[in-house]
Amino acid sequence: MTRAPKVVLIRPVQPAPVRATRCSACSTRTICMPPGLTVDDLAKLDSIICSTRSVKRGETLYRSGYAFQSIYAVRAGSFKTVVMHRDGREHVTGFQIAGESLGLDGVCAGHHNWDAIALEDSVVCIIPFAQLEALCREMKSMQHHIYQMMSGEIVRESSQMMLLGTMTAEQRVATFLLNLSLRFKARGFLDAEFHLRMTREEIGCYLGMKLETVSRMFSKFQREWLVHANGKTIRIVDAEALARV
Amino acid sequence: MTRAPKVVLIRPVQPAPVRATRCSACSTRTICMPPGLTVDDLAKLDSIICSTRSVKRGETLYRSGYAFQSIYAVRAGSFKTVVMHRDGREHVTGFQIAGESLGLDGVCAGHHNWDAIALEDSVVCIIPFAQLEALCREMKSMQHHIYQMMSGEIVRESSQMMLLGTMTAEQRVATFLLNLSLRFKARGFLDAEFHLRMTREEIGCYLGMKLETVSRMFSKFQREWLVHANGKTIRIVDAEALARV
DNA sequence: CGCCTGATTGAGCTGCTTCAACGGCTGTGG
DNA sequence: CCACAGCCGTTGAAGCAGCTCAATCAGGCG
Repeated sequence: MTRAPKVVLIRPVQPAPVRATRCSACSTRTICMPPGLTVDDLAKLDSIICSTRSVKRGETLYRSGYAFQSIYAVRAGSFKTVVMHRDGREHVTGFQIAGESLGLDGVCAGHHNWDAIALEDSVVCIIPFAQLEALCREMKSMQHHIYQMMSGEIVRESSQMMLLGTMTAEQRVATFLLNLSLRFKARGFLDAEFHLRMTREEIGCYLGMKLETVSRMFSKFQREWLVHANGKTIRIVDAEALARV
Repeated sequence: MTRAPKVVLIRPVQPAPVRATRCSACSTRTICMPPGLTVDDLAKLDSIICSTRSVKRGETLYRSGYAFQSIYAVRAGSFKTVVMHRDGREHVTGFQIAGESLGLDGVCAGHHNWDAIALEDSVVCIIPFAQLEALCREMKSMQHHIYQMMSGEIVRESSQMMLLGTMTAEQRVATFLLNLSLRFKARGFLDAEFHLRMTREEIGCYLGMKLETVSRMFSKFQREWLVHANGKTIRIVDAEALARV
């Protein structure tokens, strides 16, 4: 958990392997991009999103303080985003799975405010923000889509604030599992059984509780036949009851 | 605290008194709008922001479920934004003072997700979002400004998540007071002495604690000569010590 | 095989909540 | 003008949800 102290505020994005790709041929386009794009629109998209980047498990996609140039779409794998206070306090602000976006925290100040760390070997599409902005000025649907993405992030964060501010540990864990389940479902994965890529400690750090409490809640749900948890493999047995917790 | 249950999801924005105004002549323009606007830019702005609205203390500017049409800039007064869970749980997601924005939560789904309630008699500028989007397509500086505003909201919310997830009650209240102080200062008000427009209960609801705990922390800070609190009037006596809490 | 990380479970502690009482301020109506 | 109701804030006492500390175990990897 210890890391070199943050001293340099603005650093260039570290060099990384890139690889040609095409949005027009991407199967997760329907998730990242606005619907109803014309062939013309797709060509424009392809012209700005021309590279991907692989990030190995535990490595950072970007760190707080790095100069902001691009946003990212998770193409495969998953990430956590972590804010860090000067006193060393850490908080996980979110987990991102395939089809979700990363990096919007950087627009505001021109440098990133969080660390984004891969939970498993992952691949992201790199979307240069300046070029995306230019594209938005000529493509109304794309413009609106970006506003919606950012607003969606704001709304998601506000529900997380409500979770942190008003729910018991039991309710937080239940909400977390149901939310993950929904997101897996939306991306065509199984919603009743899935594999957690994060540790109990990371879950706790996201939900504002200690890892022991997370573990106890998992055990409790198991005793009550709501969830079957075997290490990182989770099977949701009774989603309705879980939602009523 | 009781309210009529929310049944209709999409309702038109309620009729409201409007009044002609001009961004070009507004003293808080430097806070709401990007810097370096030309006379031409200002004329364009004036053409879309042509009305204000007064909201009396306790009244809502908009409610969760209302159709989203505009964002708002607080011109005078202050607001709280409240998310409500189906089970009646309420959480204050933020307080907005003069020069700050409201309503970005609506872009995502086309209807608002929160209630925005005036803490005192207040006035907002109404900025029709569709027209703003159009303006952004031709004005690069404005486009970037809106992205920055939204990203800033995302970053702010993430610090609030960290606060809720990792800090003790004492640290939360200290952080809250220092944050308010900074915002007042940025707007040209006194930063060492100010008047809280919200009740202890609303503060508690924002900080994820009970009103009694908020009150106890105020008393504690007073005993320790960090803050002088007389009802809603707050004087910050030792800001450095408060930051070290 | 042995080491290390991550997960589980128990026992005791504590910070915040709950419940309750009370005092001050404000607005209202006689 | 005063009396009174209702809200807001403060403070105390007791309870409990989640934390801390600690021991144990399982799985992965060199």
